[in-house]
Amino acid sequence: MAKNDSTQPPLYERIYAIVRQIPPGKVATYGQIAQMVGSCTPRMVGYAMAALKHIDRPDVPWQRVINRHGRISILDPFGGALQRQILEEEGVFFDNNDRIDFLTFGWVGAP
DNA sequence: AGATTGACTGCAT
DNA sequence: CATGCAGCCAATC
Repeated sequence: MAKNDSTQPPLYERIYAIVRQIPPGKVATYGQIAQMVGSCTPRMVGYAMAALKHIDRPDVPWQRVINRHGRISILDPFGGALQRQILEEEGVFFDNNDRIDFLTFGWVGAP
């Protein structure tokens, strides 16, 4: 029997699970994900994304996560430019203000 | 064991 | 519409 590790699935791991469920061509906000995870604040989602740099997890489409303004929130300019490029490859459209239209690309929860 | 870091949001001005 | 302030919590060094 396996002893269950004292370490339960880290909260970040749970957040990544939600992000991983975002279909291509769609985007979700930190608040949206936080609400899906449950007892979690949007801040935690952002922190979890930043932690991705520490754990290297290509399975997490962090690029599909943006802030409530429909804009990229990544601090790192290189990461932000990269995210925008990837999203465009996904088929997401940025307006002249570099903003995404949630009415068109906003992820409507899990299917 | 403690200090530091960090990709948000809502409300008020 | 832009800016500033406060609240939030976990992981990493």
